Parts: sequence; C-alpha cells; structure tokens
Amino acid sequence: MGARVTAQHVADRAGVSRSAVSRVFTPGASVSGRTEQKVRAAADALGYRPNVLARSLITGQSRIIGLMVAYLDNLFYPEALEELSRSLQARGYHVLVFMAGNKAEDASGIIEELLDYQVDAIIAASVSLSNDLTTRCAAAGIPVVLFNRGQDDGRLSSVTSDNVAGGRALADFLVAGGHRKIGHIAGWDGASTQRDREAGFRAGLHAAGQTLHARIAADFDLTKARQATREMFRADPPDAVFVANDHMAFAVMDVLRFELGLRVPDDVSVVGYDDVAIASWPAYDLTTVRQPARQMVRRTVDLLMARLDGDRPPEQITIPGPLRLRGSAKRPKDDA
Amino acid sequence: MGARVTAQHVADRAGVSRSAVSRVFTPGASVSGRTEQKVRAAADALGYRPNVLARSLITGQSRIIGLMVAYLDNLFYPEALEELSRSLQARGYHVLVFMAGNKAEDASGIIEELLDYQVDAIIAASVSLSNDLTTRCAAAGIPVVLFNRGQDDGRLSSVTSDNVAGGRALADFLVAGGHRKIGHIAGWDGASTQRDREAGFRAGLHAAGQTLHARIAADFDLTKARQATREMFRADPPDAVFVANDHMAFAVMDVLRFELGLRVPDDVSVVGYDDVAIASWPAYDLTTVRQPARQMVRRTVDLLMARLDGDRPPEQITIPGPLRLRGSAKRPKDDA
DNA sequence: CTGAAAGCGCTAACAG
DNA sequence: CTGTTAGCGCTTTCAG
Repeated sequence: MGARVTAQHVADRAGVSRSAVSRVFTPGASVSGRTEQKVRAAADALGYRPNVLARSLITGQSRIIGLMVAYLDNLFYPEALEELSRSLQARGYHVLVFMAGNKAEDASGIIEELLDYQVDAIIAASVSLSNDLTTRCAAAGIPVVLFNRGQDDGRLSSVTSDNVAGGRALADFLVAGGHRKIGHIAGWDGASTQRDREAGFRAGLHAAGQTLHARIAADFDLTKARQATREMFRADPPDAVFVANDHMAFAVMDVLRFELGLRVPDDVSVVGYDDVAIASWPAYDLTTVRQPARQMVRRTVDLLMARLDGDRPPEQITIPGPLRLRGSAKRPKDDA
Repeated sequence: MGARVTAQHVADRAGVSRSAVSRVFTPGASVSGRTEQKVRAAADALGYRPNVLARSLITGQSRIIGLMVAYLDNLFYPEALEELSRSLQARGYHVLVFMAGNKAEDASGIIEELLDYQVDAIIAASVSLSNDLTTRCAAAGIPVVLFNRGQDDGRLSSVTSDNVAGGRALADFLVAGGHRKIGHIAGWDGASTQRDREAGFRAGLHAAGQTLHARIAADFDLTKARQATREMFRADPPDAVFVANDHMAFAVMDVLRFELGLRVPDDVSVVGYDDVAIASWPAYDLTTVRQPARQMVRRTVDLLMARLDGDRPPEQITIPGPLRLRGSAKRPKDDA
C-alpha cells in the first residue's frame, strides 16, 4: 500500500537529480526557475513531500518540541497547550506530548524518551528538573524552558508570572478588605509557584502585622482541597481564604456554599490564582491574580526560537500578573 | 556541546560491531549474554540511546501518533488527550499535536504536515476528513481513527458514544418531566455529534407528539451560546433547554440565572451532553449524558494497536453513554 | 551468534 | 545552477 514517493521518483520523472529536488524543497537554495517548474510539477503529480524524519537525520533538526506536562485537568494548561501548539505550528514546529507522573522520579524516564526523539527543545510545564537531568539536557545541547515553574539553575530558561508579587497583592487586598483571620489552602509545596505565591502572601500579611490563621496543603488536588476546606472550617473558621490556584478555589467555594451553607463573600472571602476562563463565570466570579497564559506562551516561543538559531544564553522571564477584582471577596470600603 | 553518542561509539568501546549494539536494543534479536553485557556496560557509560528517528527511517515505524484537534477549551478534550497520551506512552508511542482551525479547509494542510512526520497513525478528534484526505491517508497506508466524530466512510475507523441514543434519552426524560416547550441550543451543524444528538432528541419529542419549541445554533462557542440564550428567552421562553454540550450548557445556565433571573430547574430545566468534570460540581449540578472519555480512549488505542500490527480492517465503534440525573432539570413525578 | 555490507530518504559539500 | 559523491544513525540481510 504505502507506495512511498521519494525524491528519487520525483527526480526521475522531472529528469533531474535528487539534489535538484532537494533544493526545490529547501528554502533559500538556488534553483533555476525552469528546474523548479519541472520538479514541482513532478512532485505534485506524484504527491511527493519530503520526509521530515530523514531530513532531520542530516540537518540535526527534528522540528519537534517535546512538552512535558503533569496534568491537563487544571484548565490553565490546556489553554496554554493550545496556544503553544498553534504558535509553534505557525513556525513549522510541532509539539510531542509527554505526560509526567507526579513523582519527580518519573521525569527522568520521560526526559530519556524525549531525547530519543531528538527533540529540538524541551518545554517542561508544571514540572521541575533534577540537577542531573538538567546536566543531561545541557550535554545534549537541548534548550529547556520551564513553563510556569522557576528553578535556580542558570542553565535553565524559565517563563513564569510574578507569583511573589501576585501573592503579595492578594494579601494586601484581603487585609485592606478588613479580614483578620486569613487562611491558606496551599497547593503542592514542591512547586515554585506555590512557594512564591505563599511567600508573597505571607509577606503581605506580615507587613500588616498579621499571620496566617490556618494553612492546609491540598497538592493542587480537588478532592484534597474539598477535604481541606471542611477541616479548616470545622472550628474557628477564617474570614477569608487564599486558595493556591483557581482550580482548587472552585472546589473550595462549592464546599463553602453548598455543604457548609456559607455565603461568599459575606461570610467568607475567597481568592484564587491563575484567572482561568471559569473564574469569570458568574457562578464563581472569582477574585484572582491573572497569569497571562497567552503572553507567557509568546515569550516561551520567542525565547525558544532565539535559542534555537543563535546560541543565546538561557533566560529567566517573569511576567507581571494583575489582580482581577471580582465578587468572591469583600472589597475595601471606599473611605476616600 | 551535543556530543552525540552513536551506536558506533558504543560498539568501539565494547569491542563489538555496530550490528551487535543494534541487536541489544532490538527486542527479540539474538545476542549472547556475554555480548549483551559488554554492550550495555558501554552504552550506560556513554549514555547511549538509539535514535528513534534514524530507526524509523529503516523500520518504517516512527512510533509517533498524530493527533489533530480543533479546540482544547471544552474540557472533554483535555481529559481525553491526557488519557490518550498516557496510554499511548505506556505502549511506546507518543502524540504529536496538530491544532486544526475550524475550517474544513485547514484540515488538508494539517494532514499533509502530519504525513511529513511519517506518523504511524492519525487520530482526528472533533474534526472530519474530506473524501480526498481520506484517500490520501489510505494511499499512504496510515490508519485514521475519528475520535468523537462519525463519518460514513468504510476506510475510516471511528470511536463515538451513542449520540442518537443519548439525545433520545434526554428527550424522553424531559418529556416525562412534564415539559411542553422544549428548546435546543445546538452546536455546529457540521458535526456528527450535533446531528446525532439532535436526531435522537427530535425522535424522542416526536414519539411524544412534540416538536422543538425553538432552536438556535451556537457552534459550540460560549459567546454565541450566551447570545442564543438571550434570544431564545426574549419572548415565549421554553420550559426546558437541551444544550448540545456541557461546555455551552454552563454558559447557558449562567445567563439564565444571573442575567435573566430564572431559577434552574424551577423556572426552566437545562440538560447538556458530555458529563465533563464540571457538570458534577454543585454550582451547576447538570443533568447530562455521559460520554465515557476513558473508555473511548481505551477503545481508540486498542483499535489503533490492532490495526498497526496486523491489517485489521477499519472499525466503527459506538459506546453507550448513560444519562446522568442531577439537579438542573425537573424529574418526572413518581406516580408509581 | 556475529560482523560486513547495503541502504532507509534525505541534504551538503564539491566540482563542473 | 546542477549533478556526483558522501554520509546522517540505524537496522537488516547475508555469509561465516
């Protein structure tokens, strides 16, 4: 069946050499109009298209970007993936997906597989890399970009939003809103986003002479977030909760309203992080900090392309994320 | 940098031939324990791993599955993609993502690119293929599976849930619930899912001597769905609405409750389709038909693997999807 | 079981 | 501008 059409077939039919055919399909090679005509005609007639994999063998460029990602249920990632894939596609690259388990250990195996496919670069979303792995990638000469994860390693590029500032803004806002017993439902402590958001948040509380009233980690998991909410509100409930991302915040709000019968924000204010699409739906109307996924993707792609042509050094990019004021948290009284 | 380690390097170090090295990494080749030892030792020391792309050139198997998908914002698809990617990965395959535009025209270019990468198979999710394209893939000997789309073409495999039965069940349920003015907010009329769901739904109404009270197409788009809702409820509003998928149903419910001040289900019943995760969140608590994504993925993968080994013929698989009764629609009175 | 040789489909010097 | 000549890294007959 697969009557594979090769450059040789086209060459034969066009009465030229294989190289001529190759040149026609190589942007910026010099071919005469006449030859190009003949080759294109033959190629079209035969339905010929160059084999990207064979080409990659010699050019050393697969035009494949490996994406390592741990979960797709948090809407932030599908949004980013779609954008990423589209914009890479527009530049002639494509995304090969590798789902990582939550264990750091898995990452190792995944990276090996990625390398097997001779990917031109790796984007690690919501995943960190061990020192060892970083070394391996560096040795293989493959640029790595951490997406939405920061890491103190000069060999790694990263694109994150300013999670410290975001956390801080959230704290300032809650404090200004008159809250005095502020709880935190945290994500996974191994994540830089969690650490940064919390650090900024705590700094904000500290500046106001407050501390965290309660804190439970829920690992960015919905079930754990619900459980954490029940536990936190069992006795001496907070008057506001900072949930480490929107995804969990929705679950928290649901428990608050539908299980515990509390009104948001009248009884308790809730704020999240990410500003995924659902956050603006009126059913939740969640006050949150925006992580500009589109912008983050754009920077990621630009960064990658730059590193791929020249040998630009790795870069750590932080993008500001504005506070999005909505209805899930009491606002400060205007005593202006 | 990229000090590429080749089989030759390993061979040299192990004091064997390139072929010996190859055999060690080829499952089911015959190598002596002694040789294997030496090769593995050398390979480990050098960090050698076979180049999948080079291998594919000769075996004709890239172990890449091309996935063509149009949108990732409807949560049904990320869920499926994650599952798909994981289970393919477990079998040594990986997913190369191609985002398709909504225009059928785009599909053509995408398929060409897919073929350039010598993918072993193509999964088209929420996308249809023209006759021409189907022929091209068939000619190239590449199996195609339509995921969540049906098409009357024996050369194409497909995996769908039973959309006709689902639509029918929804209609029966709504009718039994005493509804007499039932509206439909449709998706995109070009989608088989839309056609089947609507056909089943209309059949159910018909059996009860009813017809659609109103119908507006919203192309699976949130903004259009909101607009359609406003329009449909402007005059002579329905007492129940069947929204073509959950994703739009959430938007519809939001407009109903927060803009129009209607109570769901007291003033109007709403039902959707898919049973994505959000449907079970108490804020929506949406009555819907379950599309068993996990099962659909499993069947898709099994189908693909079978076609990839032997030359099993294409297969059209339909999986039943049960009604999920929740709180967004009035239930029939128990007059038992 | 093992090595030598051939070649997958393509591009990149190199002469002409 | 064009064809010839070498391979890219790997697997696979084919002898031995």
